[in-house]
Amino acid sequence: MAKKPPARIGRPPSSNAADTRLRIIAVASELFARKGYGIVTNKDVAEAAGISTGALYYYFSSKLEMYLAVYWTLQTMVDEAIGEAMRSQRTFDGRVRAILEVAHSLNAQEPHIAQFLGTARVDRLRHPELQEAITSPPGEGARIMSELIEGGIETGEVVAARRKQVEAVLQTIFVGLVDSQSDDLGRHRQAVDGLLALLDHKLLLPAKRAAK
Amino acid sequence: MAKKPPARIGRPPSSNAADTRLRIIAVASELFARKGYGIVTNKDVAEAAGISTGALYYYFSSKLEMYLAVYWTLQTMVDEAIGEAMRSQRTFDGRVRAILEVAHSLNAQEPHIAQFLGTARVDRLRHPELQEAITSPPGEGARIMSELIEGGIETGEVVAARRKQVEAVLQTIFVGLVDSQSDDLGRHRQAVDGLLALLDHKLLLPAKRAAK
Amino acid sequence: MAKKPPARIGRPPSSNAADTRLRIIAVASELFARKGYGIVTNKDVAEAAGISTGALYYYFSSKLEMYLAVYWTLQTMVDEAIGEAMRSQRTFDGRVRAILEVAHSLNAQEPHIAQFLGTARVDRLRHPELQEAITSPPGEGARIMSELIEGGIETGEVVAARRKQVEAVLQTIFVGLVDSQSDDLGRHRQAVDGLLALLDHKLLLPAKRAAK
Amino acid sequence: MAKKPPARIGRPPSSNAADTRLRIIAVASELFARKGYGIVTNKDVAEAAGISTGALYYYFSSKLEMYLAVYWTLQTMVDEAIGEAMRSQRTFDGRVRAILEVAHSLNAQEPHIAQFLGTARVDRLRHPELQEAITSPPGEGARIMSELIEGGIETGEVVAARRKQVEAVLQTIFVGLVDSQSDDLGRHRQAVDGLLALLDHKLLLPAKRAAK
DNA sequence: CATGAATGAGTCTTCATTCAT
DNA sequence: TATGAATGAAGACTCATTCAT
Repeated sequence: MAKKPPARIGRPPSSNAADTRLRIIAVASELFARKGYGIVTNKDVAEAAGISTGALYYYFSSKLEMYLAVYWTLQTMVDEAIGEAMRSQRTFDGRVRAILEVAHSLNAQEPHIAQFLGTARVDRLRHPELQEAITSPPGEGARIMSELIEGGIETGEVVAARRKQVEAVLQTIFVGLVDSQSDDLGRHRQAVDGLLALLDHKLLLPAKRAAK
Repeated sequence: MAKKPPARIGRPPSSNAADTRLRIIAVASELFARKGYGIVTNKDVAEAAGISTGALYYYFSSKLEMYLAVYWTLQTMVDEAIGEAMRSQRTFDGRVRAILEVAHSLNAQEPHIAQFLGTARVDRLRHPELQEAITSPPGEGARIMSELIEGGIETGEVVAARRKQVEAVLQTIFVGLVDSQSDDLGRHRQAVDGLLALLDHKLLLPAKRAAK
Repeated sequence: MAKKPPARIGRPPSSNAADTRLRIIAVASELFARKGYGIVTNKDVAEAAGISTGALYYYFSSKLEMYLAVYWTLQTMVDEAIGEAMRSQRTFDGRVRAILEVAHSLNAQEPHIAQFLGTARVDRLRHPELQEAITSPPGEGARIMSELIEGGIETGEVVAARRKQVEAVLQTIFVGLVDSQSDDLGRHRQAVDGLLALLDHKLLLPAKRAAK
Repeated sequence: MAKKPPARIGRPPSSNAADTRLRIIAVASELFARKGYGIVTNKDVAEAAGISTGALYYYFSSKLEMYLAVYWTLQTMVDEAIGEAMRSQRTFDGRVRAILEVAHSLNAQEPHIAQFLGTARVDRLRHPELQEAITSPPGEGARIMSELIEGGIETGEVVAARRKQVEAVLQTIFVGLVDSQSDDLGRHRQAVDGLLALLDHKLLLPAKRAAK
């Protein structure tokens, strides 16, 4: 009596635990993105995943754990995409443009990712449990930001004295993009194009003459 | 360890409806700003205002009504402040700068106003009841935005063809400021200064030379 | 300084305590008749009477007391009307007819009286407090019923052995009239006429022939 | 004095949904019969059924749904019993007698059924929610009534011109029986026997002579 | 692995009642 | 006399969580 049948080579039968876990994360990410942590119920997630609420507890020890699993999954994806965008360029200007583009194309491909991360920032502020669980959520984000700015100082695009200003402006822009534009792809494109034009000094022109 | 003495029932001495109503709105605005509509309980508000939950219903017919009272109070303040900032200037550039400054000084004086309006946008998406109740908030905001942009077109600062881009960028910036910087006045100042510098083409410089 | 101005002769100014009390009883009787003790709130009564809820407590020490005041007022009116109807006749048959007629005309003049007494019977069963407070609610009713039946025995219309049956039938009919017909005067008339015809053996005839 | 041990959470051993649902309906029907919709609380029902209030919502989506489940269960039983009684007879007289008998034996077997349906009529008037939810209850009742009367016209027992009177009298009697006698089986029997005697012209006799 | 049946704490809301004015 | 401002207990309902099966 073999204790365990020797694991078959190749893909295991489709409805195993790992698949179910992924399915839960997938549906949960959309629900959390749309509604936020507090409003989505376990029942919502379970129904969308085609299982019972009880079964959720086989995969996650609590609603919080489920949320965290979604959070890290998406945050990692985004961090990787942005990191890659950064590494593809050498100048601050190029990097910012690349990040804006990658933000847009992520938004086009998986609209709920940006929405989720947008609401996650809010949910963290609202639910102390989340705040505690997601320590240094900037974690990776902060690393990327500092790499971007230090690089800009090296290339002379960022004046060291304005470092803090640049950081605050970038944060403002990235957060603003996610929060105000990620639910409409067309508007998101306009915003990205506008920001690129702003960097090129083409978005706004000097006034023709003083108004009366 | 004196537990707070169980407040006597009946009308408390020297109480005044108008005062109490204002007190409720004041504490509720802070709580809603920090926690959002769904998470703040009537009990939270009542305790912060020093009354019982039942008494809330003497002033507002439901939690929703209470929220709306807070919403319109703050929204009106902000609309007025921004409208005034706009009317103080004639150029697009001047107006944007004035709005950024007024945003900062509002934030300095009443930190939770911006926070509240930021979370209100999220809460509207999450709670259909709020969505239904708040129909005109684009109302005033949209009016201001369109006045700003049309003015910019008249002065030649905004190219008509880029109207949508400008609008999207402004939205991004204003939302980003509220959402990402309004909880820290210092960072908020950095962001505003950075944005002003950006408008002056002083925030970012051309790269000295291509990085390796 | 006269302690009390000597009571003026004649009707006192219209809005004094006694008037208010009567007004409360009047509006309360209609509300209780339509909705029942449990559903009518003090606020309902106060608003209908044009005063505040607090003021009710000047006239009645509790909702229960107010209800009882209404109850005894109406019950007395009805008992007197029925008693008079009884005394106007000597035979059982005549008395029953007279009672049916007086029931109908009361219903025509003051529709909510019957409704109130109908719901009062139900409310007594539902609210132990009422049950306790209204001891022997048959009180007068039982006296009338026994007088009616004993009279019937004397005149030979009621066989003593069927005394209980007669009593149960009369109860059934009076309660049924109040409960099932008092909200529609036309139907109430039909029921009264039908019952009178039944007493005359005119309502129902023998079957022409056995149905197939 | 053992306080009942705080029931453990989680699924209790040997529990069965169908059983629990029936148990809830059984205890709820008695409570509603005695106290009415507005006064019976979920807690009352839950305690009587030996579960928590939350568990009620596993079976019924609201208190109203629970009430309706009870209502239709009992109403169906009664309609079937009365329909059967009707079909067992051909004459109007026979049918009325059969219905009176079946009413009595139902009352003997399940005393709270009649009480429930009696209070249901009142509750419908008092709670608009019930009124809306229960549209067809006249439905079956009205069908039976009209079948009874049309049959009586065919057999010649009911004069067509008195149709409305007959209907009103029958309603009065049936409602009166339920409302005034169903809480005491002995009195109920007296009433039924009295009504049967009334149909036989045996209940009341002519007066021997005019009273003084 | 998964469901089904349950708990209990917590939410919004209502209402009789109270008491300073 | 009357109002206005408040309490607090209770009610319907929701939901994360638990556990027998």
